[in-house]
Amino acid sequence: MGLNQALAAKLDEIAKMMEVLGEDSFRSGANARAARNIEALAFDIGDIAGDKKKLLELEGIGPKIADKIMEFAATGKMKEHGELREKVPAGLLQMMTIPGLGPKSVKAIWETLKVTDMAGLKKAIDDGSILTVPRMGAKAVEKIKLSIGLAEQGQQRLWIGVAMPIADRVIEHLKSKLGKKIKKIDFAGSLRRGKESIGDIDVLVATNEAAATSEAFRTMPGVVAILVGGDTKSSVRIATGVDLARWDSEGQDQEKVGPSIQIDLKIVPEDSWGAALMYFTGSKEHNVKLRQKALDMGLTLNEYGLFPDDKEATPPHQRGVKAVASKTEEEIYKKLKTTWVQPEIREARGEFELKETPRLIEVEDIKAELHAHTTASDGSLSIEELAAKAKERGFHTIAVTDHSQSSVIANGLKPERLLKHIEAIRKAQEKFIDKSGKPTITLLAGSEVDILNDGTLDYKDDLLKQLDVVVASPHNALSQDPQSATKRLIKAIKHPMVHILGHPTGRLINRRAGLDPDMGKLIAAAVESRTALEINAHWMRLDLRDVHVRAAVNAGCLIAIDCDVHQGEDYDNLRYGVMTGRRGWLGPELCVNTWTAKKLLEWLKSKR
DNA sequence: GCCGTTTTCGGCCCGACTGTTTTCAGTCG
Repeated sequence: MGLNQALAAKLDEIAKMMEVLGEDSFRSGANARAARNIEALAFDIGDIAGDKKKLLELEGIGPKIADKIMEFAATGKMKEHGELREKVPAGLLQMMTIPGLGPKSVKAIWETLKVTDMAGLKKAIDDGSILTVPRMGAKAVEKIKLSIGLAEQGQQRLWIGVAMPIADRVIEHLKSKLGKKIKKIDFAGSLRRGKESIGDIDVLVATNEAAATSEAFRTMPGVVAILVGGDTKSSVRIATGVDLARWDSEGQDQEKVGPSIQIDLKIVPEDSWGAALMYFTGSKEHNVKLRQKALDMGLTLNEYGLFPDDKEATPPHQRGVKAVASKTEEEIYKKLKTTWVQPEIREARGEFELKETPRLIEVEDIKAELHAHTTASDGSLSIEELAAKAKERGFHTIAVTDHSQSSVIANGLKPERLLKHIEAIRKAQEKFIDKSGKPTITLLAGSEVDILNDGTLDYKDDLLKQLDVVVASPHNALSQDPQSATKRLIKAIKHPMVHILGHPTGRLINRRAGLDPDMGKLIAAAVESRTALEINAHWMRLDLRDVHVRAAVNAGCLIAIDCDVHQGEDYDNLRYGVMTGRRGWLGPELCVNTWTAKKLLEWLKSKR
């Protein structure tokens, strides 16, 4: 674990322990905010941990927290954390992760029953003693029990590539059930912001038929539990493993299998669509800043619209107060004298300083796939099938980059096989020529070459030279220390034959942390040698991750967005790679996959 | 504990839903 993460974890625990102790929520909030900001930094905070002035320049870091950072960087310890730990048993923090159990309830259980961990909590539920805790009744206990059960099934945030198709299908289901009764429908939340993992799915509906919509939602096939069932808000858990393709066929048994994910449905009047979409898209931090802006202007913002702030206790929309703006996001941002920005960058990380909406990369900008495998190594498509699929997508270029010899499990190619493969790719090109003799799509002969532990490549230079494109990727020794990893990857980046650093850290989301190199140094090396860093679009990788893309973009580093195609459907993952790029404020210029065939080829040849 | 084109002190986002309550506290997003 790098220093940033370790520091963020400590500060976050301080915040949580303060919450349990019932201390000032603004103080705990400040620690939590600092933790979040530090975790999102793209550079090693250790580089400036000796310089208090620089620390104070960071958002959300004041004198007190700066001192804690300096202390931790220098000694590996944080006195305040230790002192709080003396007072607050660690098990209480774990209890707080249970949905429905907040700091107040945990404190009450702790003080009343002396329960300090999950085992004690379960025991108190089983023997009924939990009912003696103030404000703890049978229904509340039942909910806690359900939540613990889900937690033990290994509930975690879901990959965006799993959540997105479910959201798409829920929306299709509601549309098919309700037809014209639905005026507008979309998903919001972290899914709309394109985050790499999704805690729950938010679906927003504008309709006058709230009751029928709620009913259709709560009775969807695959629903395993109804958590909330109000007039305008419902929450259910839905099985992810259900065969959603069969939803519309009547009379079939719907298996309720796989892990479940929570879906929230929010029903709003059509006039409030823009306000509601903003509100439920978040992020929370972005919304807080927007509301502060509203207050500064004598206005108040909620999910129903932007209203004059008359300081009345009852919400304005319930008193028939007319909104200043509410129908579209754009008009609300405009009234707040703020630039409308895309959902992916609404993280309160500098977007409010933008004078105009940035041009972020879009799926339609991508014209080339530069990382793809065939049956020669571990793919399921032939060279021709791969190229045909790329052509269908309107791409002008497809690079065939099968694995190199060290990737034995992936059937990597020995030099002699690679030479034959290059020939086969040249030959396949002949099938993609139009009547005037021009290629209908350009096939590039390449390789995804292993970066060995010490940073050397898996083929000799004279062989690499024969390839049109070289993607160098780390596949093993993915737990080596940060210093070695940095050295190893920089060596590959600087290699004169390498075009792209493939999935730079080798992480798998929710599965494996991967390498933890000094990203700032990698980016600097990549800028200098005009090597592109890859955003691997597979939803289990999304590597580079968003905050590193942001740092790379700031430095003017080239970026490649590639699907790492192994089978035909993998091209569909492009949307996740693009969203990750957008989260890093990536425009089309720096992304090599958006370039014209001519410009792309010139860049590739410049390394030959 | 941070922050400031109205403040260096006094603020700090807003509403729905639920459950346990006789008017509201806790949690969530």
